[in-house]
Amino acid sequence: MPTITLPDGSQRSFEQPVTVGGVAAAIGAGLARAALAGEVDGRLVDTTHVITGDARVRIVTAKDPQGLEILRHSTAHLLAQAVQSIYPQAQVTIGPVIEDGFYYDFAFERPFTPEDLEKFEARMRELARADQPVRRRELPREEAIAHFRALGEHYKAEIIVGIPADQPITLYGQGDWEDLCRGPHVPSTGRLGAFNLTKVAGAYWRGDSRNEMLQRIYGTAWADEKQLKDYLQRLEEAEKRDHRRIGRELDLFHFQEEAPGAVFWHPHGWTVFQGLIDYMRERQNAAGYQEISTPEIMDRELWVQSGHLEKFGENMFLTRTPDERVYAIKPMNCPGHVQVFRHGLHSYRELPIRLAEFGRVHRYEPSGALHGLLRVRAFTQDDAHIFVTEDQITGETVRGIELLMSIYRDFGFDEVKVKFADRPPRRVGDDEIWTRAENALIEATRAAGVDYTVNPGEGAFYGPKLEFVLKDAIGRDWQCGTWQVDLNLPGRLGAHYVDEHSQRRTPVMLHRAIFGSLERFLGILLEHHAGRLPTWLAPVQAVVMNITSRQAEFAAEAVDFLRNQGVRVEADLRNEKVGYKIREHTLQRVPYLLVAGDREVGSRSLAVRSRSGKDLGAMPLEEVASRIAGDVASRGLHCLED
RNA sequence: GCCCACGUAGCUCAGUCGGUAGAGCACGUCCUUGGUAAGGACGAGGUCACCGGUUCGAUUCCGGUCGUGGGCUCCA
Repeated sequence: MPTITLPDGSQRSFEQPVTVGGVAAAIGAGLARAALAGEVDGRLVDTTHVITGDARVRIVTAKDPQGLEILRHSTAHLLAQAVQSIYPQAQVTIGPVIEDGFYYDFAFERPFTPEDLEKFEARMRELARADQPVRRRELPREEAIAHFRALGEHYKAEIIVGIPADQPITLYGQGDWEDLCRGPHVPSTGRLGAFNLTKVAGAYWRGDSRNEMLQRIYGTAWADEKQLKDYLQRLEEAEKRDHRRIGRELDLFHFQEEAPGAVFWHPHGWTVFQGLIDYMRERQNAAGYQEISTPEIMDRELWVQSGHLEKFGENMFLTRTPDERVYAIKPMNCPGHVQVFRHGLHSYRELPIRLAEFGRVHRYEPSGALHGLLRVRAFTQDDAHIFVTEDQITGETVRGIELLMSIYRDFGFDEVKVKFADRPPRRVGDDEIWTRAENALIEATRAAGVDYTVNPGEGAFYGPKLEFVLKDAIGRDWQCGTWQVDLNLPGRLGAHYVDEHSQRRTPVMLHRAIFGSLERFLGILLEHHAGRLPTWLAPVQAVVMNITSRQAEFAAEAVDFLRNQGVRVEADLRNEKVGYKIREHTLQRVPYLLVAGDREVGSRSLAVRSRSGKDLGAMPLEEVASRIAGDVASRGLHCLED
C-alpha cells in the first residue's frame, strides 16, 4: 500500500502498487496527458514504472528540463526507427541528446543525402501520428549481446560489452522496432511532434578518427511548435550576428582562396584592430611590461631545441631559402622571447622581467577547422612572457589574473570562467617538473581567489595553463586568455639569471595572452555587439551629412573640427536625400549621425542622431565633440544611447 | 586531414533537360537641392572557382584540384 509524497509535500495513498502514470492520473487528467516520465526518489523512470513502496514522486512533463531531454531522446529513437524502416540494413549506434536537440549516428553503406533526410522526417511524422506505445524490457547481458549480434547490430553489441556489470540491460521498443537504451522514454510516439531534422554530417565511431566514419543526423526537438519556432528564430538571430557577414557588410576584412585562413584587413577593420592594440599596449605598459618584436622566421634548429618541431611540428609552416637553409615560421613567440632574455646576463634583482609582443604567428590548422576570424592560420597574439624565480610565481600570477579580469570588464565581459588544464599526453619534461608546475599554478590560482574547473590533459606541451572563458551577449562561451607556468622551455633554450649567491639559475617562464588572438577577439566582439561596436572601438564614430549642397562647406568644416578633436569622423556630402544617408550609415552601425541643415549652419551646430535612432537635438560643435569624447572615455559601458 | 553540401556580376540569388547568361541591391553618368531608414532615368559590369575528360559544341554531364559552409578531430 504505497504512500506517495508529491513535490508540494502532499501525500496520496494507493491500495496497491501503482505506476507513475497512475499517480499522474490520480492527480488530474491534464497531468496524466502531459506526463512524459516520473522522478521516483530522485531517479528518472518511465510512466509505466510500477511503484511498490512509499516514495517521493514527481511527474515529469515537457516543461521540465528533464522532460525536454526525454522528449529529445525519444525523438532520436523515432529517427532511428524511421531510418531502419526505410533502410533495414542501416545499423544503429548512439543517439544522445545535445543542446537544443539530438543526433543519431548510423553505420550505412553510403552517406545519407538531403533527400534521405526529407524521407526520414516524413516517416517520423507518420510514426508519431500512429501514436505507438513505447515498451521497455530487460534482458540478461549475454542474451542481449546475442540478440543484437543476431540482428547484425554489431555496434550495439559492442556498447553492451562496455556497460558496467551492475547495470541492467534494457531495450525500448515501439511498433515492430526495438533499440538498446537506458531510458526513460515518453509513453508513446504521439507525444513527439515539434521536431526538425537539421543536417547530416560524418562522425567517427566513438569520436576517434582511426575508427570508421558513421553518418550522423542532427535534429532539434521541443515541447511544442512555438518553442520550435522560437529556436529557429534564435538561429536566425545568431546568423545575423555572424562576424563573417558583419565583416562583409561593414567592409572590415575579407578572405580569398590564395591565402586560406589569413585575413585581408580593410581600412575600417584595421582601425578596430589597431584600437585593440593601442588599448592593450596602454594597459600592459602600465602593468610593467616591456614591448619587443622578434623575427617571424628563424632557423629550424631553434625549433628542434625548443621541442616545437617534435611536439607541434604538424602545425608549423616551414620555408626553404635559395641557400637551402630551412626556416620555421613562428607558431609561437616564446622561443624568440627567450632569445631576448638570454641576451645579456640578468640578476635576480631584475626579475620579474615581462616581455610583451603583438606577435604574428602562423599555425597550419587542418583545412576543416578554419572558420572566419575565429579559426585562422595566421594571427596576432597579445603575447607576453614573464621571467620569474619560482618564489615569484604566485605573486605574479595574482597580479596577472587581476589585469586580465580588469581588461575583460572594460570590454563588457563580466562573466569569466577559469579552467585549469593539466599535463597533455604529448609533452616535454619529466613528471616531477610537471607536478611542480601544476602545483605552483594551482596554488597561485587559489591565492588569486579564483574558482576554476579542471580541463584534464589540455595543457600546453611545455606546461599547465589556465584558460579564461568569456560569455557573450547571447550566452555563448569563448576561450580567450591563457596563463601558463613553464618550467621546461627556459632550460631547453638556455635562459639563466644569477641568484643572490652568484649562482646561475634557470628562471621560470610564465606565458600569457589576454585577447589570445586579436583576430579571434575582434570576431567575438563583432558577434557580441552584433556589429554595433561601442564608440571607442567603432571604426567610424560619426558621419557628418548635409541636406543640400548649401551646407557642404560648413559640413566639411565640422568634419575638420571634430577630426582635430580626435573623433574618427567622415563626411557624406553626396547628392542624396538625407533619409537615404541616414539609412546607409545606420546600416553601417555608425554611433553618431550628424546632420547639417540651414538651421544648424546658422548656429554652427549639428543635429545629433544616435545609432539607435534617437534624436538628441542640435548641439554646438564643441558639445558634439565633448559628448563623443565622453562616450569614448566610458568605453560605452555606461552609454545609454543604444 | 575525414564526411556531406556548395562555388554564376562587388553583395544576395535566379537560370541553362548541353547551343558561352539574368534580377534586385551596390557602382558610373545625368536629372533632382530633398530635415532623419531607399527620388528618377540611362549605363557599365561575368573565361559561370580552376584543371582535365566526354561531345560538333560544356557554365550545364563526368573526374580531379582549390576554396567556402556545416559536422568530426584539434585548438587562440
